[in-house]
Amino acid sequence: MAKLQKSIDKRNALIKATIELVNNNGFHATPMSKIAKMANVSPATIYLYFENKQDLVNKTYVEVKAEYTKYAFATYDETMPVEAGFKLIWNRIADFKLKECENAMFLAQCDNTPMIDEQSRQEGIKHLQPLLDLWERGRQEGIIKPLSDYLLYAYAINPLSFLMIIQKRGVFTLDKAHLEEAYQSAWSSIKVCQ
Amino acid sequence: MAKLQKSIDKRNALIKATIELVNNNGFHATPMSKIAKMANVSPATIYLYFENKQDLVNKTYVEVKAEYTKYAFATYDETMPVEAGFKLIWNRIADFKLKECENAMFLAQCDNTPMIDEQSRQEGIKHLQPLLDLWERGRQEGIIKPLSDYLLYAYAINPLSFLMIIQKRGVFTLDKAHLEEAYQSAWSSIKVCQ
DNA sequence: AAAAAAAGAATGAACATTCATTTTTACATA
DNA sequence: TATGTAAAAATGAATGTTCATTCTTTTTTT
Repeated sequence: MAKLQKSIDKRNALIKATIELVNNNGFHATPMSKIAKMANVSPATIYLYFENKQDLVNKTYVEVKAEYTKYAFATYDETMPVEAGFKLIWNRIADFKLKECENAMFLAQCDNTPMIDEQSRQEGIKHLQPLLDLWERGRQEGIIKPLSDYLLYAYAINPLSFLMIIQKRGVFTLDKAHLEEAYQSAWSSIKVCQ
Repeated sequence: MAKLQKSIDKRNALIKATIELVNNNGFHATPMSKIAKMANVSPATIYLYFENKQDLVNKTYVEVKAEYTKYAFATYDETMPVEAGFKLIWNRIADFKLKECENAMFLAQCDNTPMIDEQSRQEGIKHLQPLLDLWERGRQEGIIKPLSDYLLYAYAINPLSFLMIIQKRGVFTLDKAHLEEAYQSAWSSIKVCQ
């Protein structure tokens, strides 16, 4: 137990260091040596936990993505009405992006670059199913516009990533008041007007 | 004249190669030697046109961004009604992202990573002013929701970047029919409901 | 005391950049 | 128009560094 515990701590430290360094410097400017230093570990130790640099980044991505979706759906259950369910999930996602800003930034960077292997990318998408199911239900009930999942995601969810990134750059603050407005925009863009 | 012409061709070839290689492999996996090869040029020649790799990427970003905004506003004039103006600009942006997909992908990658110097990023933002002015007019006329420019951009424009990226990955096609739907979502999310 | 984990130094490859040389251009002169 | 030549442009090879990864040794665990 103690031994395993210790290993997991090191592994977590490595993943955390990877996220922080890649966020601030980009993949191309984060050498393994820096990751090791930040995690208080020898460079050689990284290779006890990960095959190589690419594997480290892939695994980091998949794990952070899993955390993200777990958080997003934690309080949702599929018997909720569509609008309430969407609002709940949307706000959980917004919460995550605000509170776990580093993690969310890392995901955004991975999602917009060829940093990650295609396979890991696919892996990361899987966890999103509950949201897609909710949308399907919403379309069937005539509450949500009959758009493809991609369009719905583009207009309802993805804008949060943009807002988080520019917030991180310091020109804009995404506070609670903004969030309510943002939610209204998100919902307006996908709901059926009555 | 002939001499200058030749130089500009080389420079353009270098910028084009940079875009293509960074799009496909990411900054971290595009060595100067590959850029040179793709541009049919010696590695040393790059340094006649750009200070170093970072300068090459910065300049590429700023130039592509300028092209993008030039295209976006080419047929717009500020006497148009707000809604028509927005629709026009939105469609020009969509056009650009479809037709100049490589360029748009490159911008998206730069906008979501620390690849680019902050200074070049600022430089790139400047050109967006006509859209911000249009929004201000729209807010004053009570046509556009009283949201900050950042929120408006997040919901009305940025989703196109997301759609373009996943289209490039081959799971989704952003055709003319989708575009009309996307425009409706964009407009719904920022217009004042009457 | 054997096995596992970790460390730091070593290795070799890849790379950005520079250097020494060659090629091309622009243009003056015949 | 042809030719010589100085400047500019371009090149391929060389340089020195950085970095991912591996090797050997040490430390920790059981």
